[in-house]
Amino acid sequence: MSHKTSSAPQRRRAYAPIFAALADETRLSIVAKLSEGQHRSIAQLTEGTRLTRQAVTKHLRVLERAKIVHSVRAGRENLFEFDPAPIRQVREYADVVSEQWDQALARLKAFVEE
Amino acid sequence: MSHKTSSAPQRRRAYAPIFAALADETRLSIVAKLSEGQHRSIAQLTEGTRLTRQAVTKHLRVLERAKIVHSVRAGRENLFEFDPAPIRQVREYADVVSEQWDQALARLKAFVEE
DNA sequence: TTGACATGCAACCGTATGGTTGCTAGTCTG
DNA sequence: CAGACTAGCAACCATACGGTTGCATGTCAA
Repeated sequence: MSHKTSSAPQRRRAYAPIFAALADETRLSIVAKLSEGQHRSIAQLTEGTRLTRQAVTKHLRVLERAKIVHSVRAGRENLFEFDPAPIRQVREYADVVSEQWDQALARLKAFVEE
Repeated sequence: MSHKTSSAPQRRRAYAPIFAALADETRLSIVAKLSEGQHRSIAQLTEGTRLTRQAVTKHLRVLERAKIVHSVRAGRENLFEFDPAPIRQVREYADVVSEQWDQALARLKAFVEE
């Protein structure tokens, strides 16, 4: 994930869809479940929710498009598994922005104290 | 930021709006600009964009609601400043999920090798 | 005081999003 | 095989979102 080979706007274009996929409580709870390690079927992910299976399916498609999750067909059921890469990218984004901010503060402090 | 005082669903409810605020390229570029340290007016943030000032204003309101940014009135202009806390929360979220996933993998590995 | 400048407010528009219902099709299992 | 279970597809609906335009308001400076 080298920063040298892509411009800042390109990286932004990559981050926005990931954030969009995480911008929903239902999807966050799905991510929480799946990041526990076990793969789960759509029916399993639906139970405990107040939503329809169709709604959950749609949420899973969104997560799938963002590559936060992928599915494997197993007989009559479709098992979904967590995929850690995008979440790591999120962490990386937060790191970069935080660091930029911290450095800005440091420069300001140095300037004031001079 | 203690995890002991809030349930997992409550924390999710807190994260989703932050992710939603970051789920847009324009807003990500605003965050990038403001995290450089200087405060900027709406007009300043609009120039260089292909958007209307009104559009940028709306984006700023979204970021403001998520507390990623706050504004200070200065005469006839409204200066916006970066606020680092929500981005740190994003980092924390990514950390928690990643760690949960890593531990799940470790348990699986231990089970297989036993 | 009178422009010019920086914003705010409101209405409007097209499209995306989150959700539902109804129906169809594959897959186990007794 | 028949019934139960898991899932996919399509249509539909309300609302949110990103964006624009038009107009009103406050503020600075010559």
